[in-house]
Amino acid sequence: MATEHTQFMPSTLNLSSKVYADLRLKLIIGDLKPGQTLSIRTLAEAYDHGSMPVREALRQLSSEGALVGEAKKAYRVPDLSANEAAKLFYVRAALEGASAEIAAKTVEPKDIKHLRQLSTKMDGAWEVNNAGSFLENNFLFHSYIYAMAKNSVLEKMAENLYIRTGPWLAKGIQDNLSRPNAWEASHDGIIDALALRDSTEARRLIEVDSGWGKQLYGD
Amino acid sequence: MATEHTQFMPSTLNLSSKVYADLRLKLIIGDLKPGQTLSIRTLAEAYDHGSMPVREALRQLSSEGALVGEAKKAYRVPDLSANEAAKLFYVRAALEGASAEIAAKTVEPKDIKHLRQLSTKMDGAWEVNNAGSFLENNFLFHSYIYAMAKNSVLEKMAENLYIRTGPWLAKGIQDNLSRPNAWEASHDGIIDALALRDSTEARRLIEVDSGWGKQLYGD
DNA sequence: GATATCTAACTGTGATCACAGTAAATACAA
DNA sequence: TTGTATTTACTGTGATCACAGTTAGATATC
Repeated sequence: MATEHTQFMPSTLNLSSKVYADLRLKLIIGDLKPGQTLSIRTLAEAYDHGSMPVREALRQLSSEGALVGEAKKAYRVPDLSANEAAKLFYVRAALEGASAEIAAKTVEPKDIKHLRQLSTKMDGAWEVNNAGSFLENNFLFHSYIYAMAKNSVLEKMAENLYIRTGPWLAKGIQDNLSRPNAWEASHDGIIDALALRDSTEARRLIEVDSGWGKQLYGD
Repeated sequence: MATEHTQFMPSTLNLSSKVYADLRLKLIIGDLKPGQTLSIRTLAEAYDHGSMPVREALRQLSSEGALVGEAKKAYRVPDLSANEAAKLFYVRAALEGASAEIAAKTVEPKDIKHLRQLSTKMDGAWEVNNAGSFLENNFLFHSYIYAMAKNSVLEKMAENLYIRTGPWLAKGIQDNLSRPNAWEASHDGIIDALALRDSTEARRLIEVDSGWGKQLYGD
């Protein structure tokens, strides 16, 4: 099981949460592909414990829209239509933009430093063709901006949307085998705007960045 | 068990979903109060079936933030601080506003008609002091506007936020025993703005309406 | 009467089983 | 070979039990 990357479930140390966190990470780094099917028993065997925790984790992911689960059929990663994906990216861009705008007003030097570190990690991962690490750090980058807005409600929603776009981002990366154009200097620009406390520009740039999928999958 | 009010889980006819829908409604109409505790076994007995469906429903509600469930303690309805409630209302207002703005651009006569019917139902329920019906129809009113935006992602998120504010709206109604000032003519104004396809005004008014709790619990 | 301690009731958690609906593979028929 | 049954494997679903941590009430102790 992969390491936890963020502390979104503070004190609960139950198995369900661990499985949930692991599957979430797998969605982010592209280990789970659109359309892929997940079965309770298979996963339970892989994790080497009963099916109860897996079952609860899958249901939770499903309720968040990160997976879909009809009647009595296997859970699977959503294989979104272009239209649906576009909606996802649209709302994500809106919430990310709001986060960045708020974040720019209270940003501190340590925040800038941390964001630059994450950006550097992404560059490094890209050099060595480590798509998983690249994607995970991209998530951490965006996630940190959500957190900077200091609105837990907004933060959780934005994270949720990111997770749901995760498999599509990963697919884009892996298929094209090239970094999306918009990303080239985008992250640095965002950091600069934040450092200058330019909330308007920060919002604009983050909307461009997170809206990347929109131009790919729809609209 | 109360009747279902909206079709958010189309084809699944499992017990978990039924319990989930019922609890959701109870949150909206004020049957579940802030701080109230929910236990799996007690509910299972009340619904007269095993604890499995209740367990999954509670976990789902919990993952959506409609309930909270620590370690090995009983689930309970969140008893938010003023600050937390304010955040909730803030994001809700933002998403509702976006929905209304989009809705105003494609609104049809049948939509206006339906909204007026719901508004009338609210008035009727208020006359006979039926707080539950009043609150349920208020939810349906707002929910219909989310749906009009024709963005399922946005719709589901806005609904989720409404549910989470539900117990607080109900509390406000029941405590004050009077209709919030802002509501008096507010819904009619919203409907009028929509009918005129005035998206800017629709957004402004819906933000005022849904932001009602903000001035009560925080700011 | 106030305070600490222990006990008993209650909590979610995980495992395991039986069941019914679904999908795919296989066998059979034309 | 093609099309249609039938079987077989696989799916989530719900029930039930044992377990361990939590809470609150009763009891003892000062």
